[in-house]
Amino acid sequence: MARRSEHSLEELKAMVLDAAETIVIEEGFSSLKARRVAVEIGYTVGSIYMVYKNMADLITHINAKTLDAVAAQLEQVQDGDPAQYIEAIAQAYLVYASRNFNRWIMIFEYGFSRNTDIPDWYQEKRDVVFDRLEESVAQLAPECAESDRKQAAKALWNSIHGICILSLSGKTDTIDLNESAETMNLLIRSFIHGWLAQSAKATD
Amino acid sequence: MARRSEHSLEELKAMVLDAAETIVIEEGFSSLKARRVAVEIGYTVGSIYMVYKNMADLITHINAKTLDAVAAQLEQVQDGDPAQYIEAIAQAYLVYASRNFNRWIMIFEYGFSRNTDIPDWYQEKRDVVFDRLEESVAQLAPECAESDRKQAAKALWNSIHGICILSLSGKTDTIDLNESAETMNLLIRSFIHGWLAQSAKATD
DNA sequence: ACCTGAACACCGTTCAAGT
DNA sequence: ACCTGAACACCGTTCAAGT
Repeated sequence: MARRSEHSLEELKAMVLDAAETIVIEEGFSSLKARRVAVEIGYTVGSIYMVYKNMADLITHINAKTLDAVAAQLEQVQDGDPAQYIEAIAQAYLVYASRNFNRWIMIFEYGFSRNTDIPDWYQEKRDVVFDRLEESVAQLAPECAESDRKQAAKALWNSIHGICILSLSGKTDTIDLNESAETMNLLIRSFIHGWLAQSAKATD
Repeated sequence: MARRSEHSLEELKAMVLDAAETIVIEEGFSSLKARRVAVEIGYTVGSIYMVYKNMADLITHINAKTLDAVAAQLEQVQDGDPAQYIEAIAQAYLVYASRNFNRWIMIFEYGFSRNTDIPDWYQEKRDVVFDRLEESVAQLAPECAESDRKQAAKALWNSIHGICILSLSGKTDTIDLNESAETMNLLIRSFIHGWLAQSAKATD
């Protein structure tokens, strides 16, 4: 045994990531185990630690791919009227989260209470989506000061996320995606309407 | 050994719950282990399974106490003008979550992807807070149909929760509670303003 | 240099055996 | 009847040893 060199380290790294991703997608985060990944790629446990520092490192890379997938999904949304664009972004996020629940929820299942080593390159991926939203908020209220605009975008994004996470994490058979989508639209329309009215009043 | 009877089973159950709660509060969910709880109360591991079915059962009971604590906190908010009351509820929730982060976040760290056996009595505790909010939304728009009101309350509560969870789960040293509180107020004021304006238009 | 596989220190859970 | 403690089946991680 040993010394097989059937695959380069880079290939091995990709194989580990792919196998791990598949396990998460099909069975959820709680089924992701080092030995299981090893079996799936035809190697032994130790090999995983040749290409990833530890399971936390592997998990971070899985989540990074998910963030990229989310960003890619949201970039397909047609630009246009900013209010409609924001609605479409939120709907696309909701649809992605519901169709890829196991991958998506893992981002939050893992990262919530750990403060340990969230790498910068990972944090930047999280910001990509937010930046797009902020641009649209800027188009919505061009007169608005940057700090106010940032705060509005934050309130909006966090709210969108809250609706996704609470709508989708109930009992699986109770989830009504149409209802969640309507709740999402109500939130966005009401918020934008109210925010524009209030910021207009403030600049009088 | 064995056969000590220093404590009744009920006492033991309370001791296990208290010890477990303390560990979670002081060190977080990831430090909660069966053997650790046993050491803390001066028993051996096996004893825990005399009073709780398994760790999941114990965790559910810890989370139930947290939900009660949240509800108790929110009940201290002074009733009055519905819009102000909703703002105050949200602020109280944010403050509780930030001051009791380890307990609070555990509710979501544990329960997100598991569909297994969420008992009814637990689900009811989750609804208590929401019902209070819905009442205030009803006072805000007495003419409004119940289904619309329910949806508005849902959009609002999920948004409030989204702001809490994303504001508080970043890097611990980066969290600015004042900023989060302002974001929360912006969300609530804008939403209520916009929602009332739109539902007024709809009933014309 | 690459990979193994056995070892280590942990987990949750069970249950025959003691008092 | 109450409680133990040893056992079991798992974890993640490491590393001397093989090729």
